[in-house]
Amino acid sequence: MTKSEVDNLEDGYRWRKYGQKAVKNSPFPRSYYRCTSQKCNVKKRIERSFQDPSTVITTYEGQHNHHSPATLRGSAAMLPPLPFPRLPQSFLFPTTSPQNHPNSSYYTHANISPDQLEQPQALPDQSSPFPNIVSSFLHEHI
DNA sequence: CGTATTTGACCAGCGC
DNA sequence: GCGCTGGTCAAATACG
Repeated sequence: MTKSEVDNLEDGYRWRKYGQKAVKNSPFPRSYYRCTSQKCNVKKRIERSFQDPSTVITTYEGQHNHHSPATLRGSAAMLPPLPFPRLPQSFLFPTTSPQNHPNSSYYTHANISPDQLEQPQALPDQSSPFPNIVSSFLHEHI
């Protein structure tokens, strides 16, 4: 789950939207994205939270097996999982089944085939240029 | 002109 | 069997 005010969550991959449906859980429609690369059949669905319109629930399904096409740029792909200010997940979904704790991973690894659980983008250790990239990125996209 | 997005149709699973 | 719900397809459209 990610707290973001915009739908355009650039996570470093190219996503092509292939569907959009309205779900009962929230009055907002849910968008279905798929990775543009034929190599990997990674899907993700983006849903906006019910009571918190500033929160989007991004559910990744699968793992990428190709390099990120946007990692060469100062995109969000290389950004480490910055600590969220807060995750109002506890009261957002009182009726949902128990979920894995969000502090363990940046996004929810729902059901991944045990074929290749390798992380293509290893989070870099050196965090020197990150604030600059973040500020410039945010300034550019807001 | 090639690629991405939109949007309704279509389909499968499930509960009644 | 029927209707609801969630997920995908694909034709049309927009956009560079």
